[in-house]
Amino acid sequence: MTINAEPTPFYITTAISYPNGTPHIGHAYEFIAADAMARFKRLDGYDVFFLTGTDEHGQKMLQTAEKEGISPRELAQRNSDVFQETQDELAISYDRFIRTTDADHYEAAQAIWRRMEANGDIYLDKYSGWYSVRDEAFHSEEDTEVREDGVRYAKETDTEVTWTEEESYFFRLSAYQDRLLALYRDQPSFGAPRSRFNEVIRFVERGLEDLSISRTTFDWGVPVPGNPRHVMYVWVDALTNYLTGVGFPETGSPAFRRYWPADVHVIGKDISRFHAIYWPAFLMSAGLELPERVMIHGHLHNNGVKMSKSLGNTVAPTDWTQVYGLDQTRFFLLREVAFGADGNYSHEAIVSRMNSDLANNLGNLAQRSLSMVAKNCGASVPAPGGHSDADLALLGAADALLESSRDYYSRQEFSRALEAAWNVLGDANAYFAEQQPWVLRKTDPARMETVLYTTLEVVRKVALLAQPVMPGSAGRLLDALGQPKGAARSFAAFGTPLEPGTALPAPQPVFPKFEEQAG
RNA sequence: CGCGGGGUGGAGCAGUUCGGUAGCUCGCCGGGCUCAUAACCCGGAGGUCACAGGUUCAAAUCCUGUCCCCGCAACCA
Repeated sequence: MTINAEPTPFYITTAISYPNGTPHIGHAYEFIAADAMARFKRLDGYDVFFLTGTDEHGQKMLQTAEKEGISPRELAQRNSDVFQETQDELAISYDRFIRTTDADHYEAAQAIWRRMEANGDIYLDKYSGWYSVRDEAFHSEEDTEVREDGVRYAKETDTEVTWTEEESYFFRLSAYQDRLLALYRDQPSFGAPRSRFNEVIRFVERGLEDLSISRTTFDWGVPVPGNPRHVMYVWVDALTNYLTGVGFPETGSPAFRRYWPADVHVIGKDISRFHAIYWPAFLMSAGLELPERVMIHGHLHNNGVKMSKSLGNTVAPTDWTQVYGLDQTRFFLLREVAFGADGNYSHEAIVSRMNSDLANNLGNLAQRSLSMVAKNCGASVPAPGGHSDADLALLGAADALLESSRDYYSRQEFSRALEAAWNVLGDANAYFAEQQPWVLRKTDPARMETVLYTTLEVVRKVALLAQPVMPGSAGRLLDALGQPKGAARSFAAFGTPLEPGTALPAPQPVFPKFEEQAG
């Protein structure tokens, strides 16, 4: 390793949440995934910048505020605070919590607009179509029908529509079709997973129309430069947050030069088009570099049923963290569901992960080995003798986890990384049973020490790699192994074995089991 | 023929890119151990990999067709 090597920057973002409601477990899922990624990179020596926040403009915010009889700014403040508190409760290690009402963001949004305009990609025209006042939305001709009463209705919402024309600025999205397709071809990892990226590509291949990017019917948004009668379409404003967060429009600033372009935008499948189509097109137009990757995660289903407010089956993040624990919740979400695919959750599934994977396979392995060390090795790390083939096979499997984890994390395959680590824990439990250190205690104490040492080493390595997912519990495991906070817990220390003789505290179970309440 | 995804032991999933005796977790049955959070280890039962054809020495994996499920279809976080 080079001395004084400049750490490599790594810039990661979540989507910014729309705070016209309160966070549910789907939001938490995205926060936690991005957080695990950020923590992993930090532990691996990268200079990480992790951005998250709230997207506060747009008509829906205005409507919700009106309904509650408060100003949109008050609503945004109140709900944005809730989102930020939730992230704090989930131990999300963001570097900045951005709000699109922040002053520097207005500047950034207007700056990107001017750049796109200067490039000739913005023009003023009229948007016309069948408009539903009730929906406050346009409907395409084929989504409407004239019914018996002679009035035209939107089929989907059964509301009356009228032919309406509205002045609007447009972005020349159509001009970017070929360049976007070239991007998708030349940079196949730009969108992931492949199945969702394919959907985006097919969509672009079918042809793109110019995009209406301003509104005159309400004023809760960033004013269009030079024409304050218009506010920006919320997505122009929202996507730009990724630039604001690192110092845009000061493209010469240290933060911008260091962190832009982003390494990965973590987003939900519902907004893949905005991030994989509009966003690179906006950036191309503005003459800015494109993000490396848009990672699209799936949605979570409650016992197989889609979560929705109308069904009333949404779950607040604290509903889980209070019942199962924070690290258990974080682990469940990242282990249970292949990131990118839709996932399912249920009380039974969470309890199963919590008890089998955490309490039994990891927690109990740590506890059984540490208890023997406490009782038989003077409460300090035992000294290993010569290693047997079985020892070396197990240690080798554990050693390989750092590289495989890097590989999986680079593609945001969290469940795979955890699966690989837990496979090694399975090996370690089998090893422990086979070696029978409790028998060796009487027959060959030196060999017992080697077996215990080998087991502690595996626990140490798994704990190191588990830190991004379960910062609290993994930390307690490392406490139990006498590993001081700081350098000894970074991945740089992965290959530095436990020091024999290190004093160890009395072992305490780290992962409690979930016990069902009687009745 | 709008686009994309999916249908694998009781449940939930992996495997399909580059065909080679069907794998994981949970559950179930039997055994072992007693260091440990009644945990851990070993063994077993259970699947014609949606259906029908085709290519091949060989197909869950490639090709064709059919059925079923889900998402999207543009101004919507």
